[in-house]
Amino acid sequence: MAPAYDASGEAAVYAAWEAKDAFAPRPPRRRGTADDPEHFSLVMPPPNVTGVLHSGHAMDNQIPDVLVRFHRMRGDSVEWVPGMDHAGIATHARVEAKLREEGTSRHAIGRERFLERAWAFAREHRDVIRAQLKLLGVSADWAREAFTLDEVRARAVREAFVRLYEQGLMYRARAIIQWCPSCGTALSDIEVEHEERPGHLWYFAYPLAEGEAEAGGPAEVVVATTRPETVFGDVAVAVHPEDERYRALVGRHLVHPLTGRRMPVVADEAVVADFGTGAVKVTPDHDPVDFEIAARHGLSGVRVLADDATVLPVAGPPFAGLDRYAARERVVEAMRAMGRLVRVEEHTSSVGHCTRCGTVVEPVASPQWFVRMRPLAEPVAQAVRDGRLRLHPAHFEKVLLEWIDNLRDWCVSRQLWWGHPVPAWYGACGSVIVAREQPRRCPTCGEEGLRPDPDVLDTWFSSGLWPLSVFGWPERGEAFARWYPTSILSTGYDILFFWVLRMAVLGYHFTGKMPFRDVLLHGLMRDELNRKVSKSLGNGVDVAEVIRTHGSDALRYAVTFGVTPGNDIRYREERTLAGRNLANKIWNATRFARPYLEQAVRLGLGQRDGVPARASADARDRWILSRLEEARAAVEGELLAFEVGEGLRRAQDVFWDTLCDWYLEMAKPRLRGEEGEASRLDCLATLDAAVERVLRLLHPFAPFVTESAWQALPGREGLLMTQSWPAFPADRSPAAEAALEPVLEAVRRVRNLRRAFRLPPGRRLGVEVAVPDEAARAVWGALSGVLVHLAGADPLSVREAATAGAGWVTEVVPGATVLVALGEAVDLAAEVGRLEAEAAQLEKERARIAARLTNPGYLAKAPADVVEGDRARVADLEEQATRARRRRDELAAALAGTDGRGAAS
RNA sequence: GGGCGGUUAGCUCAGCUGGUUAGAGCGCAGCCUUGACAUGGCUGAGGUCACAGGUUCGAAUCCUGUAUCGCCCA
Repeated sequence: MAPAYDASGEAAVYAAWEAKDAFAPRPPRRRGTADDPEHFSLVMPPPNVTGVLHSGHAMDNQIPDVLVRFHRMRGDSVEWVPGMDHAGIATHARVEAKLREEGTSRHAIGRERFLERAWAFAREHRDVIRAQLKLLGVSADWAREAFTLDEVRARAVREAFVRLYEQGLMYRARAIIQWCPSCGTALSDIEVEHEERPGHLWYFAYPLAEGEAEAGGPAEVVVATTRPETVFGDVAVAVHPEDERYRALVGRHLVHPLTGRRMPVVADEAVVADFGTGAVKVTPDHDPVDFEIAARHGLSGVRVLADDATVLPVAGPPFAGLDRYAARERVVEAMRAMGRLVRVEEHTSSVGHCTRCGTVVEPVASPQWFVRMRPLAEPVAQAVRDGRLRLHPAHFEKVLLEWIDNLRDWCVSRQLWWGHPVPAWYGACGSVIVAREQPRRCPTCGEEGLRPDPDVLDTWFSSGLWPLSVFGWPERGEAFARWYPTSILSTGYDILFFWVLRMAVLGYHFTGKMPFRDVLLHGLMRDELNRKVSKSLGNGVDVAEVIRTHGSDALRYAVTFGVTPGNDIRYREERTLAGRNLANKIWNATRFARPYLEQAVRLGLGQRDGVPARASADARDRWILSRLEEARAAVEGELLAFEVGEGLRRAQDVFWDTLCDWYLEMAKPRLRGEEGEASRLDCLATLDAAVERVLRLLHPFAPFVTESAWQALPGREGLLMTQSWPAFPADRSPAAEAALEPVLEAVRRVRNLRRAFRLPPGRRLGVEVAVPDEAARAVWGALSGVLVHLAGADPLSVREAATAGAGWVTEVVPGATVLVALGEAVDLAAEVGRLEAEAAQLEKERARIAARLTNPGYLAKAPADVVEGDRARVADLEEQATRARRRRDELAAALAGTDGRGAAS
């Protein structure tokens, strides 16, 4: 094995997994329960075919991959479905941009050729993205890879559309939608981002019509608007019904200063009396509130702006044909010239932008297809409320419920070519036919050659069906029966409404079951400066580059270590380096162990499935197996609670701190035979099992390096990936832990003294351990090699009581007093003082806990095990304090008999 | 304006349903070219857990308020 881990071998490891078909589901090796079934399925959030690998994908996929690998090892039958999204608008934009470069356009080449180009683009990108997902180590079932626009998914989309239509939950209507003039399509409300923008509020005076003014009454009504370019669409002025200022004007008419249109003054609850003048112009085709007001008062609207946001001919010269912003200026000028501009105020208002291209969207009345969301979403809210659908972290449940409360219908039609066609056809007689397959003739008038709906569906409509469609729905085949509903969904919280809610809505509606039970929402990846990663800023982390330089496991570490569900994480190079360091450490620990494991195998002491071939009674061996088992249970608990970050921390701790820093160091002299043949064989057998277990434990968090390391070990066959999870509950040994921990503490104390007394590291130190208890003394004796090797104790003696005097420093640990020969460096008086302080410290801690134990409220209310723990601790501290004091007294007595300077014994 | 979060070591963050001597990674200081690893080892410094009240036998943890930063929605 090379002296450093080389991540360039990762591709070969992935290829080996694929060659062995390790990602395909296998029969379960475990009996599940209702709460914890033995089938574990999930769908991948399909990456857009427009993108390349970025840090979001790393989180989207490496987090669930940890869980997936864990469940697989645990013996669950695992199905993880990968796939990609056709990304309607985004792909459209990319292909159109390319056409523009070639000097042509989609309209010039026509729909058919455009779609050919789009398909070619998608195919090419899918290959790239698939390769990139493999770099991430994603262990998904590629045999089931799906695409949101392929034929199977198309069938699901048509079926869903038709059923919703037949159930009255899909309808076509003319309503205010968000229109992106740049993308040339309608958007759903959530594809619009609102942003506060400084602007103006213009006040225009609209005169009363001839004969409508009351004697002594006002001759005009002043209205305020932020969008003067829409005045050509004004059809009325509205006031609040309870607004005294305007009560007399309701029912009278005004004349529009620019269009000359006669407009009624209407009273409507929707008017906000304290905004502007309290009188608002009503422009039904360009404002959602006005649209409703108009509907209530039987007014029809006038559309002013074209699809490209230029003013329509209806405005007449000189306005027609102007861009909306140019028109705005011209309208204000015209009003001013006519003396109709009353005043202008600074005003910040919320302006909607297209999430795709950033263009200011225009609310316009337009005939579109809508999904009736309220009745569909209510069961989802109910499922959240009664715990059938759980979000992690849980506070997103409130966010989701709040959102559902304010839900509006979902505009699903898009004026694009790339996407699922709306399965609707129009007859000359005006009839609308919605069908799964193209109808031959109109059922009403019998006409043939019906006109197909030119639009396609919102990409999220097909994504919303993803957990159904990937398993073949509407056919309910074997896959569907086995894997739907899925177990978990892992995705970013930024698409909670876009995707998660829609999957829940559609999945439940069509199957009566929520498509998943637990939703893990991870945060967003931010750059080092905590900015959101965006294309325009160009601050995205080049994930492929990170993988190339540091390895996929290092990246995985960066997106999982210390990460909590729902919290954003900041990408930091140093975290990736920490991951690389861990990978290297794993590699090297294995490299250290390998020759010994070869010996073990040669001696017939090779582990089997994590079980040592030889049972050892040595406290060190039982201790490492106990600590590994403790860690395994902890990691498992964290992963079952979806706490991937915490699970990694536990796995790393036991590997690095417990195994490498302690067990391997303790093992070295034993492996060299310094403690006899029996101890060497015990150690060989235990080491083999311990390495096996720790690699299995680490595998979900660092799949590549653990697999490579494992492959280098003797006596292993197959893949680490498909080994079982190392659960050995019987190996917990509180006795071994209790025996070894004080020895380790003694090592730490001696090391600490070395530093405190500035001794050269190589210097051997005489150590005497006084252990009053006979059985414990035997244990210390058996473990003396630990002090010799790790603390440099030489000579070392273990006895019942301390004999050393001046020149020795005393450390009190549980059950033992450790004396270290430091010779002339020790000032006897200072040592007495040190022990005094130590005794005082122990006593203070003892008193603190003892005081708690005299509190009747505490005794009555605290749980028994907590109280018991405190009692034990008090006894322990008391005993240690006593020993410290006794030692102090002895030294004080010695001090009284000398000049206070000790000599090395 | 409504809603939801964050505020813990120099930095980035863990700390679950209240009981720990408050942790990690990185950074920092000192020592160590000891045959797994300097992508390493050992030791150490560093925190009145934003602030103010409250509940409780006991609060970083629960409640209320304040400050401040951020996100979502209108």
